[in-house]
Amino acid sequence: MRAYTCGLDAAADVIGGKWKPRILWALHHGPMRFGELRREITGVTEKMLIQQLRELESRDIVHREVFHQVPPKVEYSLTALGQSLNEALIPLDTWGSDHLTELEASRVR
Amino acid sequence: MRAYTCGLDAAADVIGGKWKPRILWALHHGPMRFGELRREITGVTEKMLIQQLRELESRDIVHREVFHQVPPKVEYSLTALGQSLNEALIPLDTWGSDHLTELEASRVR
DNA sequence: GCGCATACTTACCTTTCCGTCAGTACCTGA
DNA sequence: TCAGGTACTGACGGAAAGGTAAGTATGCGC
Repeated sequence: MRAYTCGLDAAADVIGGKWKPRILWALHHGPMRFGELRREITGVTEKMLIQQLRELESRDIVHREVFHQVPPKVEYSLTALGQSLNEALIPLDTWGSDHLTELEASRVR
Repeated sequence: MRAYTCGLDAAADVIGGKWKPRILWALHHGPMRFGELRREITGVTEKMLIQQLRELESRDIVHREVFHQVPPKVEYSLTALGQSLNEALIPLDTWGSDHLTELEASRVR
């Protein structure tokens, strides 16, 4: 296994995954419950959402807090590392928004 | 086909691909020939490099210029859009560099 | 005329990713 | 007692992404 060749490479590895950008974006406004995330991120299945959340958790990007209640309650939030990542993503989001039309146009599939 | 849900989503779609971040990074310093890129981006195969370059070209991120010589010469460079993308990627690269150790540690596979 | 360098192209195969769907466990209220 | 809400878990399969290896065209120098 090679080491990352640059910071961008490492960052891309962390946010790589179909739903990760949207998860990060959703958590920007504060902690959210699992069900809230599922409703917010339209199109995602429970399995995928959990899988991506677990990956982000193992990278110390999101924090998972279980409240032992009935019905169960689990909250997901950004860690300090996750927040710093989100800040670094702002310019990228801005870029995407600025060029949304062209990007939609050159899209494939 | 759904539209992008946010700018970040669109941007992730553009830079998504195993070698795209490294291509973008390599081109930051100016135009490069195909062979130069292949040597710079260690581990990439010719097929993958071409494929990813074509995708970036179709998105108007890189420009491809053919010099009709023998042996053939083809130069790849960033378009204006590509340069603005690269600027937006700088904070992300910085973030990755800043946390390289932790990211390497939590890496899988 | 032979090897070399350039920049590809193609067929084929493996691996990884993602989606569908069914099932688990717990307590609540009707 | 039975559906409903919560947060998961796991088997299975198809699609997409990526890798391997071989082949193409061109002209140069020897």
